[in-house]
Amino acid sequence: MQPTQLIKVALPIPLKQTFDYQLSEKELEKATLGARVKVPFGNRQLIGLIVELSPRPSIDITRIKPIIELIDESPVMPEHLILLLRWASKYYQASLGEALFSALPPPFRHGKALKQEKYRKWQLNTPDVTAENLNVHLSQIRKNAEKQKELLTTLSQSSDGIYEQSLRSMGFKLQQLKTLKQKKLITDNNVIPEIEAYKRRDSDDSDQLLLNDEQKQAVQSAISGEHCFQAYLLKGITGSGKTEVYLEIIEHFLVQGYQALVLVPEINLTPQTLLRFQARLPDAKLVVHHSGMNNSERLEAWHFCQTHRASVLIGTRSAVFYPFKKLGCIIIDEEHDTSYKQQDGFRYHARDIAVKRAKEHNCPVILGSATPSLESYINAREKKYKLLTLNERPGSIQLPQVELIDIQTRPLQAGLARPTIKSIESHLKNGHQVLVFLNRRGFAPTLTCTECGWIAKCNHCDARLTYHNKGHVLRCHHCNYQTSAPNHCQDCHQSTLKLLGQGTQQTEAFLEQTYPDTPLFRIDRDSVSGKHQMETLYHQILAEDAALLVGTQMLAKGHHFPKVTLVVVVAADDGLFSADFRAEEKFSQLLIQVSGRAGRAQQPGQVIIQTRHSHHAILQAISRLDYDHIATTLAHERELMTLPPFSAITNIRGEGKNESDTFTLLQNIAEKITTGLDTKQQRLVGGGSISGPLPSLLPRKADRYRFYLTLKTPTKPQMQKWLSSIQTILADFTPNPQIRISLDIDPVEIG
DNA sequence: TCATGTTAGGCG
DNA sequence: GCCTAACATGAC
Ligand SMILES: [Zn+2]
Ligand SMILES: [Zn+2]
Repeated sequence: MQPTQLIKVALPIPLKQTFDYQLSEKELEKATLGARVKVPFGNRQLIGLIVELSPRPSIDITRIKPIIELIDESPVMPEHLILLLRWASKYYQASLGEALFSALPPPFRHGKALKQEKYRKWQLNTPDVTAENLNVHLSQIRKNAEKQKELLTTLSQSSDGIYEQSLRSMGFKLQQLKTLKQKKLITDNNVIPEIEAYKRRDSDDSDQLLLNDEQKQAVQSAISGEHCFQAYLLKGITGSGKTEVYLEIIEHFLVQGYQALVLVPEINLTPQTLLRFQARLPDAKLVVHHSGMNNSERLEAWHFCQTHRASVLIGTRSAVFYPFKKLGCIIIDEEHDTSYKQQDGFRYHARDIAVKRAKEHNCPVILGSATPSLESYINAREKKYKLLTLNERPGSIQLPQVELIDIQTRPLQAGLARPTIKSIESHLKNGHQVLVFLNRRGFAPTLTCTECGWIAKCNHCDARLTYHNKGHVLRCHHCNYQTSAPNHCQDCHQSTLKLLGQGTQQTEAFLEQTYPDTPLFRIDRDSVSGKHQMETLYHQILAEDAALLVGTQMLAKGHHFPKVTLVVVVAADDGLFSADFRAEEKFSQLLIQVSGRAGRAQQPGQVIIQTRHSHHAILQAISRLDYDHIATTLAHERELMTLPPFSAITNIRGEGKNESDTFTLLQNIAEKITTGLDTKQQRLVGGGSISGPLPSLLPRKADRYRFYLTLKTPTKPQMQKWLSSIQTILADFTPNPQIRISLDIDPVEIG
């Protein structure tokens, strides 16, 4: 047996290793890296991906089985992506196969063949059939087969054939094509379309003029290093025109025949965003990737990028693993957004992957935010990233004026202070819109007993049940537990039940009552579920003048409402104090972002933040919209406590049905890791430390108890060394299959 | 003795 | 992850 007939295959199972298989002579000719194979594995059959050709066998050659089938003759994933995912799976301690298959569009996981019909082109069977002798052949067709004649005539008018898709959209049927093929009048073949060269718009000069000096400078800087790697942090307050900078940079690369990858948080991927991109780049083929897409849409988007039929991809987290033929630049909008970190399975951080990817492609990567993550902030400070700053708001638009209103002592009416109400009133009177943010709890009221203090809790989680008007039910949003709401207290059996968190309900009712003629829109997940509903609502709001918009802070992130001049944050303090060391950073980012919603148009905006801690340094800085101060202060604190980005951490999570078993298992793991940390290793990992086990933020979820250990090293490379040395310890540690152990490298959330 | 439950190891 | 061989337990 020739060693050249072997391949290494990655399989979609949680094992880090790859497996060897052999190919037949015939398969060997067609096999390529990144093609799928169906293989025998134990007593089942799996779809795998070829990740190495003619490798050195890693087991005795006689034990290597032949594959069952070679599915693809051309790769479904290019080599550079395989390499990127190989690196990522190693960094995040995940299985290569699982990482590869989670990046691929779902239909590829099931061995579905590549659909080539999309690119099937039909033409006259030249030289036998030509436009000149067409009449001879037409007369051979049955008299009543008008469609066939029409089809033949249509094809004769095209010099290089017509795609089957176009023919079908003209009303021709597959059967007609087949009949003509049988008569040897026409032929078909697969032709991947040529890329159409991108044409710069005629008005390109005027676009440059529309940019202010800062923007021009940012663009210039980002494209100066053209085809070498450089990360840029584009720091610009809301409304400073980051998007224009992105678009200008993208166009620069499109003109040169390159593709661009744009990552956005799910919530920001709205039709308005897409329209804006398409309007600025009218000749560019733009494709989208998000979680709401179906299989065929995903497949098509993947294909378009892989074949360079699309030049711009705008997508959420997983778009970072799309294939590109000629990637010119990567943009990450709202780079601080924690939704870039995958929270289960293959726990990668799309922002970090994007930077790595840019390095591999020798291209620039632009991280944009009004409120950068401390990680990127420090990278810029240490000159690892180039800092590009936008301070001005173009068109002399003023910054919103932010006011803190202390509600610790002030009398409140339905949660609103007097001055707040006055402001709302005056903005409405001027025909402007007011955005009122309530905290999450207000939209998830809990049932409680006023007599004994009993609170309706989930039987399966350490969480309160939330009341839903629809169906009069209590629901847990950590598991799928649901029960009809009781009329009596489960503890003292009195009928003294009340909905807590109703303060916000009161706020809404109060606003409705006080301004009966002003339309009030409620924007929350209960009343606005699908993306489509949100769009309808958005356009309704655009059509109104004075209006009240009531919603959670999160939901306001995506859309920009141009008529809003006042933003009210009813109870800001939620999330300021938490066990999570990133709480303050996230809190500031959210509030500053939310403040940016006020008055982007002609009107200067006003922001009112109601708080019980108006003297807190962070809130003071927020009121000055001084994120630099916050970032500097927080960075200093993190440095003192050697927390990221001044160290690297990894969480080892454990979850199991038995509380003490789960705890003990983690304790044993910690012990074993500590014993393994001899002096030699200590030096290797720069004095790594381990702490815990601690209960997770949600200690019990769906009847499983959750704890975590935290590993800490001074740097990420040291963490990588440590992790690879303890992975054997971890692998051996499965004395209890009821307890699941998982690793979270560079976590952004605890629990 | 059979029948069922539990666990470590291999899968190429 | 899942399958199975090997071993353990237990009822008759
Ligand atoms: Zn629950
Ligand atoms: Zn009670």
